[in-house]
Amino acid sequence: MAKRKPTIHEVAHLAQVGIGTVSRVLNNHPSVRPETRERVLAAMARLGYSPNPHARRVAGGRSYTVSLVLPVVSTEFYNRLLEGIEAVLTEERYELALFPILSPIRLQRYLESRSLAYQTDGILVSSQGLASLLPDQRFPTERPVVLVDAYSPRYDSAYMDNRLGGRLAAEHLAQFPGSLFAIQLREELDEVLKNTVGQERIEGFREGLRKARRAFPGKHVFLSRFSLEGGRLALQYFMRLAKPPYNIFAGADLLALGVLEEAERQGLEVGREVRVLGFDGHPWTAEKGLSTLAQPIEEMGAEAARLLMSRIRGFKGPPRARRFEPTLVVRPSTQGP
Amino acid sequence: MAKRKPTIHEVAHLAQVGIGTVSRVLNNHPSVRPETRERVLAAMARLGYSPNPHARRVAGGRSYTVSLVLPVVSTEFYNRLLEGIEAVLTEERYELALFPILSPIRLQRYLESRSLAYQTDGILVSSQGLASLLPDQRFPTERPVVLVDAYSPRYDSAYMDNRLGGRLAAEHLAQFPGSLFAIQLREELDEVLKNTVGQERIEGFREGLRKARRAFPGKHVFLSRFSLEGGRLALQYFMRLAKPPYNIFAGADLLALGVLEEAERQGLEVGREVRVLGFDGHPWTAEKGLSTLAQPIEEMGAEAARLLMSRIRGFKGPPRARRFEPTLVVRPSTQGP
DNA sequence: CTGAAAGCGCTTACAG
DNA sequence: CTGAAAGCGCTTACAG
Repeated sequence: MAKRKPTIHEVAHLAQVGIGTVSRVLNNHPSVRPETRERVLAAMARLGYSPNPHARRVAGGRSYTVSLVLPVVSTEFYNRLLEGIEAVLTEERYELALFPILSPIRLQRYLESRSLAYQTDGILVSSQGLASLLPDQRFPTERPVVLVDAYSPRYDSAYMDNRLGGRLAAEHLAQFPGSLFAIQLREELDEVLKNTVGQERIEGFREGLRKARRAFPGKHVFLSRFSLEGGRLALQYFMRLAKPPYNIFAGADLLALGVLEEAERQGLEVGREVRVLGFDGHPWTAEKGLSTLAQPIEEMGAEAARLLMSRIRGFKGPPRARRFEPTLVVRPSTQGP
Repeated sequence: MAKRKPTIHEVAHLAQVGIGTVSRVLNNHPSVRPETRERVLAAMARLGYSPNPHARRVAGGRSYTVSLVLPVVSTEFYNRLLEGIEAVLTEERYELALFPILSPIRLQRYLESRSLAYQTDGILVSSQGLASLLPDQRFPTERPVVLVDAYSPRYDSAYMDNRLGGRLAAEHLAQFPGSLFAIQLREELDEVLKNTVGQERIEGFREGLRKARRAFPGKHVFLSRFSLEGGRLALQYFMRLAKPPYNIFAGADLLALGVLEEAERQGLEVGREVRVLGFDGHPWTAEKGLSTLAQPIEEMGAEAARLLMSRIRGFKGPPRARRFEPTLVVRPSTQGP
């Protein structure tokens, strides 16, 4: 039998206070005496109390929930982004509702006025193109909207400087002998969402190589979806174009891993005949000895959550932009054995 | 300025009834006179009224929401599954909350007792392994749980007969001259979730070939993640093993598409030198001329939703199993030009 | 700093 | 069939 969840009344009774005081503790209201707060907290812990979110919504007129609209593509990236966002929201006692855009149709549905995604206090949007798809680049809602891993002059944005990442990749790889290659990320869904992440990285790379006066013909770029196998095919393609050594800027860690696997299969020595640089800085790159451009993904997510919370709390200033920078991490895959 | 949403009181006033009657109309209560119902409906339409879901939850003790816990891997599959589920839920005036398992850690989080996923009236679970990971194979909740695209003797289940699909694939491909090959789906996340879909399809295939007395050595199976590029690598691998013609059972439409692309690149004639059979029956297979095992995914999703709704309404019987069968669709990729 | 009370927008017996 | 009323579990002025 499901024992009924304790309510605010039971907590109040146990702590010997009124329900109003319990509510104040719940909402971090400043005017509660520390000892009282302690007593209430203890009672809540003892009863295993957690407030009924629906009741809070009805009474308070707020939902204490934030929506995150995200394309589910690069799972590890989004997993880390979620970590960062949730860390902040948990502290704020807010919940997160996920709205994955599995298809363009589904995207449309989320944007309809009555949509679920809008029944929350604010919206985090993690697709560049979402805004650009809309008339006037505005989301049809009165609630605060914050972009994460995307930028718009109309909304608060926490975004990654992908172009800088490309330039850093170029600076690093330009020092080695041999030809230069790159894998450009490209997903079908990205095209719908006008996501230019892959493109920006390559443009930065090209820019950096130009500055370093290194040749980089157009055919040295291999377009690939986001998959390990795409990295393998890329190396096969590069091997048809030139002799070793290959210096490869893979658009993502997963693609770089594919390059490593194919290099092993082809008997090419990593760090000498094949040098490969990833992008993301996922934890597993360390044990693979993979050089990479580490993105502070969690930090970016956390900052986006903070920006949104400040809007929910009533901040009215002009849009704020928070730029995050990838950092070069050099490991055996680009420094020899 | 956001004009305040109309409430049940305004509807009642306009329709000249009590709020109880409006509520009854909202809940399809039988005892409302047709004319009264009409009047109320008209008033709701006129005011653009939609009930406040949070208030309904507080007052009714129900959330009118169902959770779907899903691994986000094969996006198109899950997109179709969602279509089927949502079609039923929309009709029932229920909402769907998604809980994608982006990582094992996140899975754990969803299963914690206080978790968001449990704050709904029922849970749809679409990963075989979720149950098997739990002690006693039971979800720690009192709410109804229904499995979709998975089977357990403990819960209502709507599942696909993947083994049958494999057998049908074998029957079809066994009629052609040339060697037989297969691609077996295998994701890292699947291993955590003990998802055996890929394995079942291959087992069925092996079984069917045995019956047809066709040779099928173990090395003729290529293990691949779920990606188009995996299909391309598979064909490369098969070409190293044998001469054409190749008869390939790809574990999924996307893998089959990769085989088609690589065949073109290698100059192999599809339908004669390479025959390939997908699995899923996604809409785009028609225009690609791809033979496939069509899964009634939407129907399976809809049935799962119906099973859950009946539990939510109080059905107490023993677990019900609903088996769905893939159907062979023959197109040019396995019937010659 | 804190309690008692009104109120959020609904649902649901209870009477009629 | 329908209305008036109590109640769901909270929040938040309003007094003290």
